[in-house]
Amino acid sequence: MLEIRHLKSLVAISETGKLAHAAERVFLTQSALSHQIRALEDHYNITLFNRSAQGIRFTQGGSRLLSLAKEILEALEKAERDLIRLKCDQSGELRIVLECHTCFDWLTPVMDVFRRAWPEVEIDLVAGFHSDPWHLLHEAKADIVIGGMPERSRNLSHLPLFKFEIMAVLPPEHLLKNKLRLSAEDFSNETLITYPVTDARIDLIRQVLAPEHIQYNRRTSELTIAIMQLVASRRGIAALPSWGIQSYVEHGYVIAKPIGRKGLWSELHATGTEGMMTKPYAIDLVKIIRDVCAEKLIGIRLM
Amino acid sequence: MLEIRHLKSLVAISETGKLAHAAERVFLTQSALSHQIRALEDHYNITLFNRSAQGIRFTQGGSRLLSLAKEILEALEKAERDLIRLKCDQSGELRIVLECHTCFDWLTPVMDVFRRAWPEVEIDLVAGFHSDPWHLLHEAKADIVIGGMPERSRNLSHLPLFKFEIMAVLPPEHLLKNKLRLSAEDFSNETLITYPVTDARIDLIRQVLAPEHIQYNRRTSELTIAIMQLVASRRGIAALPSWGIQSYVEHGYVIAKPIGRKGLWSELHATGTEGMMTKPYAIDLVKIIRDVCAEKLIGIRLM
DNA sequence: GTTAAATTTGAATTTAATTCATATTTAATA
DNA sequence: TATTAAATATGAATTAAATTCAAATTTAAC
Repeated sequence: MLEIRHLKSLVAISETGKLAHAAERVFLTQSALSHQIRALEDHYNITLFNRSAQGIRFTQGGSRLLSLAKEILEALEKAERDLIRLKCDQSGELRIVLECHTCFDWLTPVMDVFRRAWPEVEIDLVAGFHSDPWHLLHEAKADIVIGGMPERSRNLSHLPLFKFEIMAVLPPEHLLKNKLRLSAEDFSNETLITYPVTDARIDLIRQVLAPEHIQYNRRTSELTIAIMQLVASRRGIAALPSWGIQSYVEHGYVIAKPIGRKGLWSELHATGTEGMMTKPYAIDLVKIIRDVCAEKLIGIRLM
Repeated sequence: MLEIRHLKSLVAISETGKLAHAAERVFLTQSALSHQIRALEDHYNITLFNRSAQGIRFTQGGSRLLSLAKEILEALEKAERDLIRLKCDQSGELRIVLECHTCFDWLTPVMDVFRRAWPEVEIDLVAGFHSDPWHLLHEAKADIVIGGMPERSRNLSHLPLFKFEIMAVLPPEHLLKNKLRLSAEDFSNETLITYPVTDARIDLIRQVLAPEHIQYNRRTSELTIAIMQLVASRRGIAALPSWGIQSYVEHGYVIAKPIGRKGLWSELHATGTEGMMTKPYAIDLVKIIRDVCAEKLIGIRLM
């Protein structure tokens, strides 16, 4: 009666705390998930969750099943990796470029997991900041780019990673500190601190400021930590992924606000040549990224 | 894609070696199992089994999935026991009677597992040989009888355990030693050594000898080991469960032959009052018996 | 009170698994 | 070397189960 599918749902529910988000993560409707967990409760004749308008909380019984789920899914993934390796005893090379340096936050644990799963594959980071990292793929200087979607896809294959919210980052005593959310006008005549890329690659500009013809100054830096220091010392405001600024916010170094009515959301993809993105270890890297990030980064949504 | 149901099938296949028997064990048709494992192979794009007219053998990949299955199913059962105990923190008493002493062979490991799962339940064996053990249930001197079906069910509830083959046991140099299988006539004028119960409770007599009006002598003993000694010393022949005589046969002490065209098969049930057989720990005992026996006793068929 | 954000519900639908009936394969038998 | 028997495979039909759809509730917050 209990099936793996239920266990995957349980993990998704625990990681999102919301039935609707969990449903999206396991590619179901929210209704389907509701039916699913109700069926589980009926089967075991025990309450697994406490529902509320704020979301869903695990009971003792639910937690027991959740720990089972984690145990089982881990064993399952290990076995599936073994099967893949039985099929094709591949070694290889995997040179990764990051479009933005914020991604370093989660890439280190990802690489740890990957190295354990694919000891024969040489995984490396291509150093330096690249304004158009996808060029490196064609020049055969890199194998996978992790970033947004390139403006043009020149024979490249994209695997979706996750959506995340871009938040405005302000110094703690900024004039706007009491606003719940920022609108386009709030950026008027402000200094925007960004990575050194074109306007079109900055979601805040392309999706929010440009359509409203907002006037602003721009200043760039390659490193997240440098951007945070500029913001903290009142040189301007930035817009960064919610998971990249979390520790700075927690320490009161800066404050963060959602942008616009529903927040400003962006996407991350893994991009490589067709040939590269069909290799089992490349597919597995993507899977590992998704798994690790789903677990470690709060507020993201897997795609 | 892979589901618990597939894992249960894998274990059943490994324990029976035959698709058709495995199918019966997981309550499916042979066809369904064939489709199921083919779907697995297609999904992982790897051969999991080598099929032949003798049965089905696991490949390396299949074995990897099988070990996953064992790991996962064990974790699952542990979790389900925990859920049951969360619901009802029951303690209780469980006095077991065996209809025939052969069952001691597997009851000891069963009780070990049970004691670990239900430490608060006092499990005991009711000593002695009882010609009608089901009486003890009504006299409240026992809680569960493990044996065949009683002639009349007086308000008792039966949970099926497994089918097993009853084999003729002969001394190694018996006249019939070269026959592949024994027929009713082969018992003519032989001395039959049995447990001390009525003719109706001895399957060989009821199903084979009585219908053919075969003449035979009968001698009884309460203990399996005593019966084996009588057979070995040429005092007669016996008919015992295949799993009960295995070690004697392996040591060349006696020899065993199937009885009749398709072999003589019997069934084992767990019987108790309705009230007892609905208690979670009684249901779990039955489950443990089935699991342990399926794993340890070769040649049985779960019901 | 009204809205908004969550979950629930039940019927309709879709999808997936299972059966049925038969074919195929292979080893042992005669 | 045909024949039988004992296994698994196959494909269409069927059945069962899960999922969606379209509301309906529920509950907290404004």
